Amino acid sequence: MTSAASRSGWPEHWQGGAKAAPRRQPLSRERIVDAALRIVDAEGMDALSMRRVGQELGTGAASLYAHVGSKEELLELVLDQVYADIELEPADPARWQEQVKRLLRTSRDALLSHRDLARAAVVANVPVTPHAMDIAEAMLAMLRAGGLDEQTAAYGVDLLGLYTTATAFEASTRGGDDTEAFGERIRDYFATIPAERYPMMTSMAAALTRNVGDERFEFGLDILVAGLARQAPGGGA
Amino acid sequence: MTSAASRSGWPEHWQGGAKAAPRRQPLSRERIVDAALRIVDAEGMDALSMRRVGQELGTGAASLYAHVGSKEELLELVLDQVYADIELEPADPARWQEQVKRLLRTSRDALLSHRDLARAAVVANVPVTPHAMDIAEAMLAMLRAGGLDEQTAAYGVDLLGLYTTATAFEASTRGGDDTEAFGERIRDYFATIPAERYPMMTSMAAALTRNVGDERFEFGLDILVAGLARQAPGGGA
DNA sequence: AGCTGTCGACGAACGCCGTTCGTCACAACG
DNA sequence: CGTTGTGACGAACGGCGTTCGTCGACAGCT
Repeated sequence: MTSAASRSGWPEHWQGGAKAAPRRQPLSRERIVDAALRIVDAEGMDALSMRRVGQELGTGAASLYAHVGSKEELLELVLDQVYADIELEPADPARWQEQVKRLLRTSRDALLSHRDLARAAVVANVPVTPHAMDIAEAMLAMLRAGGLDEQTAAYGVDLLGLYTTATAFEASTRGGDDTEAFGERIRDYFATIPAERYPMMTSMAAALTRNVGDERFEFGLDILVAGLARQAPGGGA
Repeated sequence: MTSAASRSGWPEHWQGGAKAAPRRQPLSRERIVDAALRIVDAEGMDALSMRRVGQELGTGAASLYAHVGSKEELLELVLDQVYADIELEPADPARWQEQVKRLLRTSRDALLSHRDLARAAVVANVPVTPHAMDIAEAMLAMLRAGGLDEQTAAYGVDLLGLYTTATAFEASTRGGDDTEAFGERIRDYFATIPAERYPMMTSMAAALTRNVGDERFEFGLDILVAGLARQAPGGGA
């Protein structure tokens, strides 16, 4: 009809050539994942919607569904790309504990370097994407190199991954805009709670609200790795 | 106009008297929280919306905002009510480790007895509601009774709470409809992944997918509590 | 008793969201 | 040159949390 005439009948070189399709670089999984990660970095997880990703690519939300299936799948892909940057080293029985700690620190840093992306990691708890499985595989190798039996290593990798993603999420919600303001708000709140009902919490307010760098994270890390090591033959010394 | 005429002009006894306001029991925070918890129990967190809560109470979503402020606040109230049922015992230095474990098991059970309510607990990580703070207070007392210094106890209560809510959430997503079908699906998936890239995971599939009751949870619990105990003077024996 | 002020209830609407559908331009292929 | 398949895309669907303005009922005062 009219539309057909005005569309195909129109001089195509008007929008053909090298001008009309300047940003018509074809969509792809990779471009979509990159755009999504860019949005998370710039505006946080709350701003990440299919419409927003489409807009970032100069198109609409519907176009994305030819490549990603669902938002959940997109989040998995974004997470996997972040995990892809984590470098893995082969397990060394002599220093497996430090290797494990290092790997978890790196994973945590990778998550925290993308705003509150850790929120997605908490929900998608079971690692099914390639690079997430690479990390689990490497960690399993380290735990086994440390002499842990199969079941302990299996539970251990689950426990360590849970701890890392959960603390990363916790840290990302805390330090949202500015960490110091959050700490102050918390301390103010502590000053208002009734001391007679919560004697412990009020008297320990300083210790409870302390948040110096990664001290909290390292504290749990030490306990977990040491606890796992003690399960190994000769590891309890 | 028409509506005014049909409302005030209409015989009020038609809907007045003792019949028209049969369910017009006035709204209240408590009734709203109860309704929300009922919905979570019956249909899960996905079904919990302000509109759905309103419907449960024979009204609309807008009416709720005179009592709860936001959905987030409602979730906090629901969580707090669940925490209210957890019974706390005074700290006993002689058996503090078992007390802590017991308290965490009870908390986990409380969360798991309400479908996937644990999802809300993961997001609202910092306990600010009264009963949540009661639990933290009790746990702090137990850790201090065990001889832990202030900072260790403070980090410890955070670590233990994080572990409990995170594992509860994990468990609630797994056993959504029926746990066995989930396990089978996982095992099927393991059979498809390439053994040459993931030799550890494929060879340890049985250990990784094992999920016998609370064995997983108890495994981490033992490590954490033992690890904390070792921080206390004389606890490392 | 009558008036008035206050407040809860509530329908409607706003601006989002994820996702689906039908259409349509266009490139590759016969 | 025709056919066919495929990705892009606008529009729409149903749902969400929340806000706004109105309205009715009741408390307290005169």
